[in-house]
Amino acid sequence: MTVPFNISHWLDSALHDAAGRVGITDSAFEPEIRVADPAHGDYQANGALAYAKKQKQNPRALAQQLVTNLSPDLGAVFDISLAGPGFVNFRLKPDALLSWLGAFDSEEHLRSGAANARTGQTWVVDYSSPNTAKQMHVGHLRSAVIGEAICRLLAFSGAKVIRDNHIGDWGTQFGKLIWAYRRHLDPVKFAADPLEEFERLYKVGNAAAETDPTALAEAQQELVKLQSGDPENLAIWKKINEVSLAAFQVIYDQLGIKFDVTLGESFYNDKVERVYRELVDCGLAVESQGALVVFHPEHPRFATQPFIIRKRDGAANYASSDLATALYRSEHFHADGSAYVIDFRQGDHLQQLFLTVKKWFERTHRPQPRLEHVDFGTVLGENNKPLKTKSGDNIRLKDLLNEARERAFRLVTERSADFPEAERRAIADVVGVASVQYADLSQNRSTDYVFSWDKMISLEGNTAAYLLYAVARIRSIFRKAGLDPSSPPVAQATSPETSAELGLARKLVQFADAVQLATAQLRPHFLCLYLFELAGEFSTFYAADKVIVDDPAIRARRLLLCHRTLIVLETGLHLLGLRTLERM
RNA sequence: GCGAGUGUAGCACAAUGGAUAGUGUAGUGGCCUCCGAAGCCAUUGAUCCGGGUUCGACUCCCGGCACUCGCACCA
Repeated sequence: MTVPFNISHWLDSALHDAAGRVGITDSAFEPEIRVADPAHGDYQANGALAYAKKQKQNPRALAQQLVTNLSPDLGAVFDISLAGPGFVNFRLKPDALLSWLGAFDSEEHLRSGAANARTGQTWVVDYSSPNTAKQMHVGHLRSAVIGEAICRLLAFSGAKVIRDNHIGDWGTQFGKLIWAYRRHLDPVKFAADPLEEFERLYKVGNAAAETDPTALAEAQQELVKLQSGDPENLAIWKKINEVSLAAFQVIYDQLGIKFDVTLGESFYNDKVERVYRELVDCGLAVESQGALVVFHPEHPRFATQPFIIRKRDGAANYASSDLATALYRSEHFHADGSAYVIDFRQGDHLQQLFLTVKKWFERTHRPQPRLEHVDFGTVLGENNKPLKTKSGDNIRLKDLLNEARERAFRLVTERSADFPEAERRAIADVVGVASVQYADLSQNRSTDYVFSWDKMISLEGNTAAYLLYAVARIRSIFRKAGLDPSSPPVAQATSPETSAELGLARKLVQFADAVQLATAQLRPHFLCLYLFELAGEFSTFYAADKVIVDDPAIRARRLLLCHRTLIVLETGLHLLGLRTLERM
């Protein structure tokens, strides 16, 4: 008996075949394969209901016909039953579960089932994208964490992924910053923490420009000098960016992020003229109140709400550079698509951008890229307002991660006092950062969420620690039994029997569905939910059935379950961007 | 004003139009002589309001209410 990796896909085509045999040839029939409530089965096909309705047939009779016309090999794999008005339920037989578990024994094999619509395509993922001269703060967390998970999911399903950090390294703020740098630099502070000093200077420059017209004029002069290539100002600007990127990298290292390219606004500085020209030439851009703008007459709002692509003073803005970026990705990377992992508040801007690119590329006969706004909500404090420090400042990402690691260290020390301190530190670094990542990834990105130290680091419930703990327990079993988890002795394994074994085996088989759902919608929380449920099934199994027993067949089949749980959990956690542990 | 998003137990979150709306936390009651109790088992508790479509609605449509956000040159 062979059971394919992706059982939903298999059932989908089997139902289509059966439909063909009963004379349904139109595309209106859709099997609607779903992972089922365990009370009903492992998978269900709901499609008979909708189709029978359309054709004014009896749904239950149609479902029965489909079942009788299913390929006979399905009968060897599933217990198939009809229920209610026409649900078809499929429950995997224990032998089929064993066959699946036997076949898919490595991350590489798990990957084989992850193909989807984006397989083989090139995708640019635009994420993190902080402004230089400022520290990253909590507002930058989601883009970085979600963006990285999305990159990994896309790569896992066979897409070529280009990770692009579209930093804000050019703009009017540099006039004020350079102004302040020339007059108020504190060399001692600069030596201690250069980025911190730049951030202070930025505030000094801003405040001066607001209150002192002379300072404002001088700052504008500094900006003009920078833009016209003044060597001194260019050197200062370069220094600012170097310092900033070095500080960002410290954060990225902790989050497991490594960009392929860092192409910020300055990179597109000399590429916007062409955009203006093309957009004017193809009749999209018009002058309005002195600025160059794009209207979309067919759109209820954007008919009158302009997309400003060049300011009245002739300077570029983020719309200009975003347009130049879209062109560059198309021409240079030959990207089939771009995913913009950006705050939901920029929804209007991105809609206007996408509409403009669509028309622009249409009129210039370029291939149409798929542009997706992977939006996300705000991180709120417990007062349901955007998360801030007590003094009202943004919480720095650096401080947030340090705090997470500190809290994790206290907990590790409490639970595993006998571990050497260096190991407790190393464990806490993984647990602390993973907790932050998982807290973010485990909920639907589209909504705001409330940040709570206690819930995140409590290490109980649906947290990273629960998942890491399951991994550590499995590794511990192998360690105690003196076995190598990379080559478990499972040749004699028999089919799962106890309810805990069956529950765990069934959950393992559903990995393909979880990855598929998360990747199709670019929503990592579907994978988190699955991994949490898998870890739950494992914990139930662990409490109910002892693995290291004398009976060789029972022992082998339980080791098989442990090993497969281990590879699925680790593969899934790594897909989310988290690190895993031997023990904790 | 126009537009977008969100309203699910005390709190925080799930639910790709499907079957009895799931989970965590907090509460209550159990489980360590037994591979790690950061765990397991049991239990209390919810779809903003009013219509509609559907065999079936948290989900789709219409009308309210509440909150958040965006709307001419900051990104």
